[in-house]
Amino acid sequence: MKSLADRIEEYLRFLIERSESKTLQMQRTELAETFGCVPSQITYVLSTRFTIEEGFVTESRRGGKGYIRIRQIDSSPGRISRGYNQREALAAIENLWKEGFLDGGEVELLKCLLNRHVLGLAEHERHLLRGRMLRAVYDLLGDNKG
Amino acid sequence: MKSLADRIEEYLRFLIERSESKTLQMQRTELAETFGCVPSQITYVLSTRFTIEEGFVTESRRGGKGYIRIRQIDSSPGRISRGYNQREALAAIENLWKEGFLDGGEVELLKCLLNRHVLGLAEHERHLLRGRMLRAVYDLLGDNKG
DNA sequence: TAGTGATAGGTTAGAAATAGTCAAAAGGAA
DNA sequence: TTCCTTTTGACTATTTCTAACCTATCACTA
Repeated sequence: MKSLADRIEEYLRFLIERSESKTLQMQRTELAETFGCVPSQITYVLSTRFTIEEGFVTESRRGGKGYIRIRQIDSSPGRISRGYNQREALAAIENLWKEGFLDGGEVELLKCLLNRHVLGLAEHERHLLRGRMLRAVYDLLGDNKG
Repeated sequence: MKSLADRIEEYLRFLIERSESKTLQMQRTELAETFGCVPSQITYVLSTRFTIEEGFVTESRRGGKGYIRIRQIDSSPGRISRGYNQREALAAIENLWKEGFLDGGEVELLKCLLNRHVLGLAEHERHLLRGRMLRAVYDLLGDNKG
């Protein structure tokens, strides 16, 4: 049995998916009435399900003609990196290990995940994916330090 | 003489086996009532019988409409598995951590690599990729044990 | 322009509904 | 006995949902 929040999320995701611009704008009160709940329930769903981590940005305006708007953000980074082949990726990982940013277990893990058979895909896509993965690792290590 | 835990395990395995998706979702309290035991007994069965070594991944949610979910992971390489969404993948990782197969650093690493924005791709492809990545992790952990 | 009322959405606290944790008691096999 | 597994229950954590109150914006009028 799905919770009300789950059903509202499902409904909104459907509408966004269907829309050309991956954007949805509506009135909070109206939506609440559709689901027979209190308006703050909508706020709750937005704040727990349509977060930046989930890939959504929400905006709103109060007062007459007020609205809530949900936008699914494009996750493609603007910048194009040229990607990494397996050998280059492993070398990068080795380096991080030598410099003490990764321990043995983490290196093992990364090596196996960056493997061409695990990643699959066509060569070019796979190289780009490795680039995104390595960037995420660098970002993670950077966060932990800062 | 079978213990209660054994009987609960048997029952759950039967239901999972019977289900198309090899997945079972139910409420802990309800199941406990079915067997006339305390809810924590269910937790006990899950943590001792439906482990990753046994080929299962469990997830749960507390609160209203909460649930426990058990998924039998597909171990046959030939067959196409349905993949993992981000939430499922993170739950699987959490489990590996709880069971001591991964340490904190490795979990952080995996969490960031399994993120939808890092993986990119179209949804279906991304889910399948997570499946391959998780399988590689399981294989790696299995090798280390064996 | 300033003021005012209507019409939105925002915030927060707390109750209710679940599941998780942990340690002690109970059982059972060697 | 001794050691390991099972079972229980009290306590904790999380999630959902509502209700009451707070704030921003608009439309209109003086």
